[in-house]
Amino acid sequence: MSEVSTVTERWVPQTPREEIVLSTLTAMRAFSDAMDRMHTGIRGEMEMNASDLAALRMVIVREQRGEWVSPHDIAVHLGISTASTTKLLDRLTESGHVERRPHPHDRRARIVVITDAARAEFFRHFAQRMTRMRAAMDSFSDDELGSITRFFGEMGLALQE
Amino acid sequence: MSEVSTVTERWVPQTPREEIVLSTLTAMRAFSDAMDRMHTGIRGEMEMNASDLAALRMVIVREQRGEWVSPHDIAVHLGISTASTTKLLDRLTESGHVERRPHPHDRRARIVVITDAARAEFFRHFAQRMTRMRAAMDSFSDDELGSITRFFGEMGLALQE
DNA sequence: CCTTTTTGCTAGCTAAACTAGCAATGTCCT
DNA sequence: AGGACATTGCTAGTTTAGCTAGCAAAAAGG
Repeated sequence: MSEVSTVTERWVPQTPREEIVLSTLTAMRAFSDAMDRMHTGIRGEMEMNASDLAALRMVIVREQRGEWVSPHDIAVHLGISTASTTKLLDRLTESGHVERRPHPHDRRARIVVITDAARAEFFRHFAQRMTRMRAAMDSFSDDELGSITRFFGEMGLALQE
Repeated sequence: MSEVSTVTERWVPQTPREEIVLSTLTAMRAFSDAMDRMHTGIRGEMEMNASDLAALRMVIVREQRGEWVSPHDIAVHLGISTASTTKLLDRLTESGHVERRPHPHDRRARIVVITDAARAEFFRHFAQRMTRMRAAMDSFSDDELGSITRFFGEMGLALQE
């Protein structure tokens, strides 16, 4: 793999396998682009700014994993300062989307909890897209969906350092 | 499927198939979360703000599809006004990441073209993550990657209304 | 041909980011 | 245990990047 090809990803695949891998990577970026557009749509519908919604989505994902989220975690995830995060949480608290709770073991820290109303609102806006996605999944076998789920997991691991 | 379950996605799947579909949807959100974090990382490394980088990524994806991108397209994709987009393009032009070219058939319009330097810079920062992702793909067969590529395509279609 | 729509821009205003610095708490080291 | 150092989340004040309003030029449509 030459320097140029690594940098620009503009080479002609040399083997069938390379071609397949490249197709997958390209499709992944296109999918990511589509997800961005979806998030833009939901953010318009929910009348929220981009980072407030991104924070909300992050809290939902972490909650599903049974993890706690601190203001610091949000700052790192979004790449903004803790000061900006304080204001972000002020907005989300004011609007009733999240609550700040004391951290059970660290009296400096807080944990951020999404309210039931906010979770319901998010999934309500997500619902119509999710319905179409579920429909699209009908054309995939159980085994295929299994591979796809595993793929998402592996990519997630590959991306966390 | 009850009202509540649709809204909050907090039901216990009734069939094995439902369970598989739900796992895939959950994995997809987690993956999207990981991608967000990756974009945050790249944006830190490239010292760009979130929307400028999002615009750059969008232009790269569209370019790969052989599509032209107008300032208006960027505004719609990011959910910002055309006025903000003008300033965004001023920044990206100033920093040498994009160029505004005249639209060949519409003398009001512009097309936004990414510079070779910017593309190379983006893929340079993307490269290390991509290497890990490529490595993770080794554990998937050609058929699996084929299904995954098709899945990304189908989800993309499902999301564009 | 004349009206309406679209495109991208400028100007001026508002919202949301930043840096700096702080008090409270936790962690580490000897 | 005690002191130095790190971490957490906050306030205050500044800068950046978003918004609305409105415009000229070009395209589209009657």
